[in-house]
Amino acid sequence: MPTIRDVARLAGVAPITVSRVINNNGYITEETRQRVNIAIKELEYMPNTLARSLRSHKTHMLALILTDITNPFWTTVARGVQDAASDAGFNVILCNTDESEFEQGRNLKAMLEKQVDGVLLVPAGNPKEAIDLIHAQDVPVVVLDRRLPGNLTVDVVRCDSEGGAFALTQLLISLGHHSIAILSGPQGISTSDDRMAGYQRALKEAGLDAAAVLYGEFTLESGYSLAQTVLAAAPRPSALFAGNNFIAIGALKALRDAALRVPEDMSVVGFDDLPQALIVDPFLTVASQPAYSMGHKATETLIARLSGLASETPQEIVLPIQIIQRHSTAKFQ
Amino acid sequence: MPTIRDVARLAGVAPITVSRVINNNGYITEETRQRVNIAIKELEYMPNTLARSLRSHKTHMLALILTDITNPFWTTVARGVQDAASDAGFNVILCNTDESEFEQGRNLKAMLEKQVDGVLLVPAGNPKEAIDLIHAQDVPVVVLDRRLPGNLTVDVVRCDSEGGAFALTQLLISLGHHSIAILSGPQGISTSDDRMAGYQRALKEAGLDAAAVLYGEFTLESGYSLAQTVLAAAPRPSALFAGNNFIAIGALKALRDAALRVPEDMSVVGFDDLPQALIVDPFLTVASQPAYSMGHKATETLIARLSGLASETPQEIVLPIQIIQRHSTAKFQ
DNA sequence: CTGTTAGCGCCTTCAC
DNA sequence: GTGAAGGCGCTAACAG
Repeated sequence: MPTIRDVARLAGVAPITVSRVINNNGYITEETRQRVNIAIKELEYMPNTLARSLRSHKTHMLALILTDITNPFWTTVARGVQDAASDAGFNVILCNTDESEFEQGRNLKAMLEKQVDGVLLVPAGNPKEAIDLIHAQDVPVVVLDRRLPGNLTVDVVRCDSEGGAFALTQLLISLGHHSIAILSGPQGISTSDDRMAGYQRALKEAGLDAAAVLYGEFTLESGYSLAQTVLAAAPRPSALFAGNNFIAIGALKALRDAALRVPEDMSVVGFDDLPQALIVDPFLTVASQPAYSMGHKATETLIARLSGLASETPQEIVLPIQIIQRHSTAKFQ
Repeated sequence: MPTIRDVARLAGVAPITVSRVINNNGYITEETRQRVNIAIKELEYMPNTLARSLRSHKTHMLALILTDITNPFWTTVARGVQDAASDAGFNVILCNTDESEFEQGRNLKAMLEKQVDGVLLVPAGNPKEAIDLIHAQDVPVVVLDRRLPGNLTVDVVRCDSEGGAFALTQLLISLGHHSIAILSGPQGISTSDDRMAGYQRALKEAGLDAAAVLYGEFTLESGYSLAQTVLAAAPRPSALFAGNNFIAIGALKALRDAALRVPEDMSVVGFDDLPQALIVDPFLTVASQPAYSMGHKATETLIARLSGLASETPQEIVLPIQIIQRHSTAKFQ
């Protein structure tokens, strides 16, 4: 592999001059620039980013640490991140934590050792330790999707889960449902907690009680078994609120297997829409989160902070959620 | 940020000794190891991977260059790659090309400058130039999903598109369909071409002619408009072969909008299954590719080559495709 | 078992 | 406008 010195020798200049041509900084005569560029072509020279980064303390790499790229919600977020990063000349290293605090720590450590310029973090478990670790290395972080407990010490870009859940529950109530069960994600994850809070607030405002409050995981299996639990109870609620897309699909499978029709026998609403490219007949009434925008915005925020363009105090950006009424909900008879 | 020298000073040893402790190589007295480890904890020392890589010529980073992470097929492949990489202590940088040769070149160049240890490439357009570029840098590549023209100079891990398409078409024929149209992806992409070939071979063996052969993109929109074209023709075929998952969904939407029932009025088969976690009632008869295995296997192959464990001559690994018969196909009346 | 020397490839700093 | 010196943090190669 030719180095900057080989180019310099061939062009008859000093290595630093080649460096200046490559990075397009400092004053260079058009003529020397030409000569250097010719030498670069000649040798098929490629700069070694490692050496550059070691010296310049900038890697142009961002870490994206999320729970599971297999969930289309996160896929879409990741695409937003990628596009924003790419536009600004950054590359993205992706890590899956599968909601494991251990994996999060392991990945984070690896990313910091790789000297990433910034971290986009969807915190698994208690994020305190993770964020402290990142801060100790003076690396900017933006937290994605989830609220942080206590005082804000980092930028957060998330969606209005509480408001979305409130509106979604209100929709069910406005359709005449008085007995609404919630199949929630895990307690302690802010999106779960916020959706629960929005659900509770809507019920309270309407003077209703929760028909059933069940906690599980953000998975298909969990949705299936939570729904089964609800269906086993008597009296059966008339509507189901699913805490995310996988729970919703699991619940729908349970309903199908129990030979219950949606929405005739049970109305169902979910959180997170599925990409239109995957669904022939969109059916589920959902609170749709702007996943792509969230990833894109978070990345822009992070890059702004890297460039020193951001305000000193951390920002919390909360994106609105859209209710999309489809055919999984009907008036209660 | 403390460096290896700070740790060495505190522990009263030479930097190289610290290095040996960190990397767990060479002989070290348990006692010095202890002292070094205490110093590391004390200073919250983190090795700088850039410097290490610059010296050792290993980055433990792989590039995954694919078309679009938003397609669940690629998402699943990516997860397979991630898991295999993670198990072997590698990180993955993900790049989307959107089938653009230009983007592919740009990303590839960036990845090589970053000194990735290996490249997993889903080639967009003509891969010759891309592969030459990678080879020029002496970086191992594994090509994913797509056949390469001409002599094999790199490892390839892909699925048996031709065989899958053959079996899928045979299934339609065995159901009595004699007029089968194909909505293909772009010409020149081997997966497209192979599926077309399998389709043609099955027809030929049965002494049938293709009802309609249409080329488009691997997108929802393309599937929709190709299907519309087919439906406008008279006589209408009795079955549709969709070149990938997005084309299939687009076609199904077109059929729905034309008020045609599947499978009563038209049988439909597709390539690529959708993850079960996304679908309540799997409906489409498909040729299902082992996406996760493909990503996993390709990564293992790449890492084996990095470690010098692989055979000298490039391998082509072809994974079998499974036909899953569901409810989008019916006997021709 | 531990240390010394040198250098990976580049860019920061300062000189001219 | 260009160059020389030095060092970013680490480890390969060689001693002892």
